[in-house]
Amino acid sequence: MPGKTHTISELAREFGITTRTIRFYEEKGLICPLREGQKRLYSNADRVRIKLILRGKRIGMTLAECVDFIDMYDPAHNNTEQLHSLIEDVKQRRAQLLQRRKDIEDMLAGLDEVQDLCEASLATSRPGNTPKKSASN
Amino acid sequence: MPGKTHTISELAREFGITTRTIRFYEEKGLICPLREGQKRLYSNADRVRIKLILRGKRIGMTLAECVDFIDMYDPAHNNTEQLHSLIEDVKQRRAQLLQRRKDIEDMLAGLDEVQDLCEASLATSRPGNTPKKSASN
DNA sequence: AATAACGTTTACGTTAACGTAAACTTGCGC
DNA sequence: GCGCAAGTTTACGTTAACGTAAACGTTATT
Repeated sequence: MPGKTHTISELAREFGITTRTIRFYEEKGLICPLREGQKRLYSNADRVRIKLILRGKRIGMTLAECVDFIDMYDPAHNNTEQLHSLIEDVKQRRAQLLQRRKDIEDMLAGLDEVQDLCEASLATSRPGNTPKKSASN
Repeated sequence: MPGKTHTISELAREFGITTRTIRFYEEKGLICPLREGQKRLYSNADRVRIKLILRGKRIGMTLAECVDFIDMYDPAHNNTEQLHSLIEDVKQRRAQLLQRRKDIEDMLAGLDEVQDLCEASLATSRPGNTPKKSASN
């Protein structure tokens, strides 16, 4: 099992992005696929990195932030000092993520309210249906 | 109580953004403060809108998306058809938000792992401290 | 051998979301 | 009345993240 590789258009299709985008990520150093002659060969590791990049983007990270985040996973952290700074880093990122999660929770709550209002409004406007609060005025 | 108003620099300070940014949002139709002569006077409603915009941005929404989202709150929705389409809209946005929340959960879990690894690594490298797994090699 | 389907590089274009600078007005504290 | 801080408009600049197009190589299929 040499590890299956993928072509650029395979990955593009899988993730719903363009090949240009994938090459752009390479240009920026986010991924570095092997070559077979000219052609790029993407390993599963490359595939995962792209997945992580897209995940980061969905929640509003820049590509640079995505790299930083992903790089925390691979253990190029040797000495104690680096480890401590990494832990600090983790701490900060966690705080950011928690904030964003709260943002999302709040927005979800907002959506619930809107939906309730909508449904209530539909109920009152539908004749033969008496809503909880009297539909006066 | 005519409702307290704020100057542009007050709001800029409060939210940690520039006055340029606030004017830019106005240019884009995101807010429309009153005027006292030339000067802009921001109501509390304006303030809240800015807050919502920034919240949206934190989780990776574009300004256009932010407007759409915020506009769902104010009830300019009269007829049944509009209400139904709004509900559909809410549905879609909720799905998006749930995806993003999952993204965040996953990333938080990742951070936990990284931190654990860091601390474990620090523990093994600290003499006089016997970690769970023997520090052979 | 021609065409199509994929890949490549190079390079200029585009959009969003502001930054930055210049030139001007307006109220206020001395 | 003078300066200064805070406001204004207008306009050009910038960065990130790609889009788009041209021009070309490589299989493989007809």
